[in-house]
Amino acid sequence: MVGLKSPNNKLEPKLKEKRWNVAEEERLIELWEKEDLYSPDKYGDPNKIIVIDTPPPYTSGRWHVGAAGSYAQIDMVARYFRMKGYRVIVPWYADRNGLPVEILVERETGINPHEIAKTPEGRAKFLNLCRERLDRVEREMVEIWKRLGCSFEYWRNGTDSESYRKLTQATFIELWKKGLIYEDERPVFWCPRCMTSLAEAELEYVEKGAKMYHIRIDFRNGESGTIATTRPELIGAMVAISYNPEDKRYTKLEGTTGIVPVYGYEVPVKPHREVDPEYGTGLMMICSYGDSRDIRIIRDLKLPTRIIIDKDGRINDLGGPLKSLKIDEARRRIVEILEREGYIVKVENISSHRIPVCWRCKTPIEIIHSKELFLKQLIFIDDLMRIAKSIDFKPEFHRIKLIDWINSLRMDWPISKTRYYATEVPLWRCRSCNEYLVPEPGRYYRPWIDEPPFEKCPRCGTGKEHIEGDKRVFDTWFDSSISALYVSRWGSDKEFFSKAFGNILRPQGYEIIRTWLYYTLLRVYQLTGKPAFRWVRINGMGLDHKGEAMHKSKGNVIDPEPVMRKYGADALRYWTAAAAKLGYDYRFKEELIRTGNLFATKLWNIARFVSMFPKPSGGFVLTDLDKAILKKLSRAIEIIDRNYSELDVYTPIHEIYRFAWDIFASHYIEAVKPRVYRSSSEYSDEEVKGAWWVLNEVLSNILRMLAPIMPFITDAIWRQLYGRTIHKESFPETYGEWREYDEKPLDLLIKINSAVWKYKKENGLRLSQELNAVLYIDDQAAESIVREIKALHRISKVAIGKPKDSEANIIRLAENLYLSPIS
RNA sequence: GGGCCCGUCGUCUAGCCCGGUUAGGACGCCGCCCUCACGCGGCGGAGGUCCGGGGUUCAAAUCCCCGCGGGCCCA
Repeated sequence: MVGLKSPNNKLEPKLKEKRWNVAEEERLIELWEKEDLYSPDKYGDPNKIIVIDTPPPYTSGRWHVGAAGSYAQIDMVARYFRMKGYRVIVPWYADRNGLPVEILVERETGINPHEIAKTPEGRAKFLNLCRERLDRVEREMVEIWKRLGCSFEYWRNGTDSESYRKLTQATFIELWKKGLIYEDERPVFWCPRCMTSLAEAELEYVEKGAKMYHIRIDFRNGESGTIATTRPELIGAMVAISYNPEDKRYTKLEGTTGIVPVYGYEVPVKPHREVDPEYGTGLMMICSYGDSRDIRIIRDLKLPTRIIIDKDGRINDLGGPLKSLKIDEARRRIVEILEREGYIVKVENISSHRIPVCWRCKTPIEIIHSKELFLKQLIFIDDLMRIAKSIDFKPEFHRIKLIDWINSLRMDWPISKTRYYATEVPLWRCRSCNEYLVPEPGRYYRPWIDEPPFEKCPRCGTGKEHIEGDKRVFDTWFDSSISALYVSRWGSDKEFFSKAFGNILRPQGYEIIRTWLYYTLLRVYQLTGKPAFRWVRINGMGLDHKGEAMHKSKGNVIDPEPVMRKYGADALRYWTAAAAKLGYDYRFKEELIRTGNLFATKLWNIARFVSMFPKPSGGFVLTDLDKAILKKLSRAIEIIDRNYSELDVYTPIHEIYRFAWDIFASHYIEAVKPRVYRSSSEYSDEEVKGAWWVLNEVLSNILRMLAPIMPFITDAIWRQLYGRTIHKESFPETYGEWREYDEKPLDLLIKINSAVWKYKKENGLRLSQELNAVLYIDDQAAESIVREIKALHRISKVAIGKPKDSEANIIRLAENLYLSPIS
């Protein structure tokens, strides 16, 4: 029962503290854990499932603020859908497979993995070192996202766990049986340092100065010409000489053969449209292989190959005089020989030349032949294009990156790697008949150490002692591209999968669209025939304050922990939401984080004020001003809800900030103070209670809209006001009658406030000083706020309408607003 | 060589898709006010060739074209 007390009765706020202490955040985290608050089966409709395919972060180093911020954004989306009644599954687990950790361990311990892995014991020891290192980094990451208030489910089984690897292998076995995997000796991009093949996606390009060698070629028909190349060491790999069919200079060479200098063998001359007549001499040597154009031309013209570079980056027997030299040694040697024999026509310095390098170690890559397992992807291009166009992409403009990538694919995906810390290729091979043997899915296989799961070769009957396990592992994208299936429990929980699949949300950065997103769509389509995702949410990158990506080597990495200690996790979350629109890069800006912290304080004090007044359950009336704030609230809710549902948090945080601070606190609250304090006798009991009700109602809506973005302060306030957590409340809705209300009185109030404040200031009056004047408002809507205006500005009289022309000293304050001082 | 994104007060950012009041906000700066939830507050102010140049239009930050600069990706 809400009663009205006398005006001098002391009003006690329920929130005792004068300000919000960010250290309280850590107490809330403990409380949430104790209450097991985010356990997914406690929330929402089990038939309305949304699964968030959280990016498993690669466990190579500590997160910087940008990375932490992108996970905070994922949490905001999850919390929003939870408040909308969905059962949201947001797992968090680590991506632990791959080369980087091997390189780190190699660097820290000096162990060469290729040496130690020659014995199974050595390989196992190396894997353990990797695992320990990964565990350490993973612990740090979990600490950070927990401190950030992320409501993720921590799955301890990362991509290197038995359960994940088992799943990866099962998908391989299924694709193998479907005939989508083949082994072939094909040109692959090869890193001689990492000793592994690379996918197109793993190449980077660097600009470098280079020397262009012009080399004389003699032709069988007696002509001679000059080819220009930056890779003279590859002349022994030459398989043809080519020119552009439009290039009249060389048409006379068609049909003849060229004699390869030093080596003496002959190669055909064939025109090809990919040869650039402007580049070098316009006459080009085609070799296997200098670059990816060589691959295309050789394939196109069905030329034979001459591979002269080995896997360790040295020239092989076919290289003749260059045998066993490294690439750059071979280049020096062949240039000496060519010079001595008089083939060098000239040497030109070119300032910039693009060379492909390994994305990881920056070693220039070579194109060599290697026996690799390939997953077919070219035959799926049309299907993937359809899927790429059908998925709900947020924001839209990033979709083109996926489409362009699909259009540019030229070869199937090499999925095998010669490394160690990764999922093993589950294959065995019969030494006597050379047949590959694939096991049944459902187990985690380690062919390099496990007993063969076959008694004898099913083809030739040879005993198991002659069956040999494959030593290769998978490309890490082959693992991570089934994350959507892992989180939706494909193959392990049919019932859950049927509800979850089709409602998967993929949040990720734009820099891995052509890798993680593309490969996931490919793999899931191959396995299920359907698009992996309903929504794709692409966020920008978190950059440093200058707008540059954070790199350890650049020394501009900002650790999120001290930031959170100083300003609070809510403030950091405020920054990541408010810094940029979805899809654009967001820069680190300490001031914006401070703003987030100030907003928390403001909110605390709004709540502290409101908490002095009980929320009546009835017996109140609403004034036009009360109705106006409710109308504005309902408009804010619509905008905020719509933008959240579009997976954006930028507009919601700005709209909440503006509504809570610039409208509710600055104008509505200031205007109703005389009423709620009962310091004026002009208000009826029903009107007083009306304001009490509105204050509480509006605050409750603000808090619930803000809870996904700032879960700490909103929960702290909610618990003090209502004794329970905010995180099980539902998202605000707009009520029909609110939408019908008129917001004019509040707009007028804002306009009048600013005009009168300005007037007082210009005339050297204190804002609290009495104004002995008549304020004329020529707007009928002002009728209902006369009492508030009089009290706010301490004006003697407020009148509706225009002042009479006869009146002296009429000052026009603003449109339809006049002041007439009483002398 | 191609694709995409960006270029708006000192700094950062919104507005651009769907042309139309004095281009909005944040931080910083300057000035004023200790107004009783909040000085972690409030109010006011200065500060802008909307990258440049053309075009369309009654009207362009917004649409079109040509450049310039920065970033990402691809060849």
